[in-house]
Amino acid sequence: MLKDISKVKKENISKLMVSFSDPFRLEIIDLMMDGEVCVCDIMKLTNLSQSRISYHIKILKEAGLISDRQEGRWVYYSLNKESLFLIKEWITSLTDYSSNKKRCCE
Amino acid sequence: MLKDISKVKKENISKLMVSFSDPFRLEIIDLMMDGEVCVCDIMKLTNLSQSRISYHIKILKEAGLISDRQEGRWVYYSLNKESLFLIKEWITSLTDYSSNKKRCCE
DNA sequence: ATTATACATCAAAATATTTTGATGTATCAA
DNA sequence: TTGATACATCAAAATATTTTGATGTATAAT
Repeated sequence: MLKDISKVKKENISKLMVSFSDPFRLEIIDLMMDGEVCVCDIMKLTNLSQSRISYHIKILKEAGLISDRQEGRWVYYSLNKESLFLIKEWITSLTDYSSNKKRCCE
Repeated sequence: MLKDISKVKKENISKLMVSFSDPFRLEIIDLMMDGEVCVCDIMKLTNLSQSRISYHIKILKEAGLISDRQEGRWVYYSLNKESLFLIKEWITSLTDYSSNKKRCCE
């Protein structure tokens, strides 16, 4: 149950879920599945403005979903596997626990 | 990849993720892991107002995350396993594809 | 040094979501 | 049939998120 997960972890989940709740962020995440991308890549591939992308990148980063690596003027972003596994674990706990339970306590 | 997933499915994912993006909805989902709950249960357990709960319930329902079953004056809500599996599948595709890929195309 | 590129950050505006309190509907009990 | 309960819905207000365009910073090429 979520109850068993520490407060910190629960907040992490919440932030990660917020990351996923915007269609443009989902697109950006999609692009990152092919490997590292820079903001300029995302600009080319999505037609979103630079600052708009930076804004969404920031949210993904603050949620811990992506990592960055600077190389000269470029910053390469990539998905953070640990976070993905954290979410997977959480979803798994949901699917495992909520097994056709009927009302229990009345 | 997300690219391989149909437009409809992608929109589903987006809506499901929005479901998860609010801390109160996460709480409600948490409660549903123990089995069916009615709005009155949620009221008792969370101190949220009735209309506030109804509002969040509506969002969860429209995302397809929960199902309802009326019994007299009560409406019992429960998590929808298929949706949970859909999310799980999606997250799995993320963790599977994003396997330490480095920059590929420049 | 100057200029261009890549990106971050900022404040204001636009937009979307959430909350509140009131009202509506259906069910049930007296 | 009256009143109470359980919940939905609504419009307005409160709040949060997103977008935009401008400006700032660091790196690098000329």
